[in-house]
Amino acid sequence: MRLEDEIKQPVFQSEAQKAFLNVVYTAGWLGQRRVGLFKPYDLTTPQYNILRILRGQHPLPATVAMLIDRMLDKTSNASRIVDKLEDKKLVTRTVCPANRRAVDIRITEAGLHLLRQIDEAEVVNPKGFGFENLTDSELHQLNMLLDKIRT
Amino acid sequence: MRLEDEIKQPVFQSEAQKAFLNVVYTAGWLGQRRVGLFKPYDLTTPQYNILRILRGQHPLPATVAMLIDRMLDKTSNASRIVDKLEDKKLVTRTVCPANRRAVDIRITEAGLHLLRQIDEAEVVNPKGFGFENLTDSELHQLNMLLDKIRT
DNA sequence: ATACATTAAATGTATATACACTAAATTTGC
DNA sequence: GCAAATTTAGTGTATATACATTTAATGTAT
Repeated sequence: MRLEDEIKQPVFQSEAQKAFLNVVYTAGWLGQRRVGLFKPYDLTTPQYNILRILRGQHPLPATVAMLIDRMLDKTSNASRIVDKLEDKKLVTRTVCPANRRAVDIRITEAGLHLLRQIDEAEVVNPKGFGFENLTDSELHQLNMLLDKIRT
Repeated sequence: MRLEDEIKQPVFQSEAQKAFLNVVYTAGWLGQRRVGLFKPYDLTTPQYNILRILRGQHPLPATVAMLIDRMLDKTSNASRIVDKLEDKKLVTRTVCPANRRAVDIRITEAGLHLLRQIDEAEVVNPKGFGFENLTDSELHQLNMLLDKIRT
């Protein structure tokens, strides 16, 4: 659907302005389709994302700095998201022996089990990701253009 | 810059998964470049966006429902953002005479003046919007692809 | 060895987001 | 005309985000 119609702005200052609003709006649109997906598992999207990173590291630990580095939203407060996951016993926090400033964060068995459940329920559609309307060639082009924005 | 490198994920399940992460990540990246822009004016980005919508309507009023309809993030709480703007005397709220459930929201002279200041300082670059790296043809292509996602 | 700077994480505060719920005004169906 | 449904805002609560500050551990220079 045309952005013009979705946000009822009939005209944009430039193609660049439309592109800016379009990326931001589309990200919100995609995000909203994920809202509620993790609710049955008592997880928020950022909590799920952090669990995914920890599973990728498993059985090695991650630090808060590493989580921030790999998160989509670099400015979110990983420390406090880890707090919630720790409360739910999905991760553990131990002082890193090699560097006592750092904290080793690990996913627990319960955390791995929860992610497996979510995998099996195919909550996050591994094929479409909400991009069913685009061909592979279009997806490739989109990825190139987005990468180029951030050059 | 390649998304793979930015979030240190060497491989994606599919081009669609990469596209999903890419749109979300790029929106965050663009958003962060705007963070701080409005700080000198004591405005947050959503507050600025609402003021812009109200200026577009001026001198006609808007309702909360209209603001939500036109906002980029449909789920944010327009009511409470208007609260902050009202505290700062940048907007007024009056009960709509025609429908007393609705509230007429108008930008004040102070609000218009603040937006003019921001315009004049060229805080929001009207040309690039952070898309200096893309040609007009690439921007057009990007807009088409993003619109197609939401079809 | 000590002072100074840097790094890693946590905390504090204000704002925003997500979502359920409430309250009042209006519309609809009978 | 009146009860029920719908619409429009606002409120409450939990979580997340933005950003400055704090605390402790480590690194570096003299």
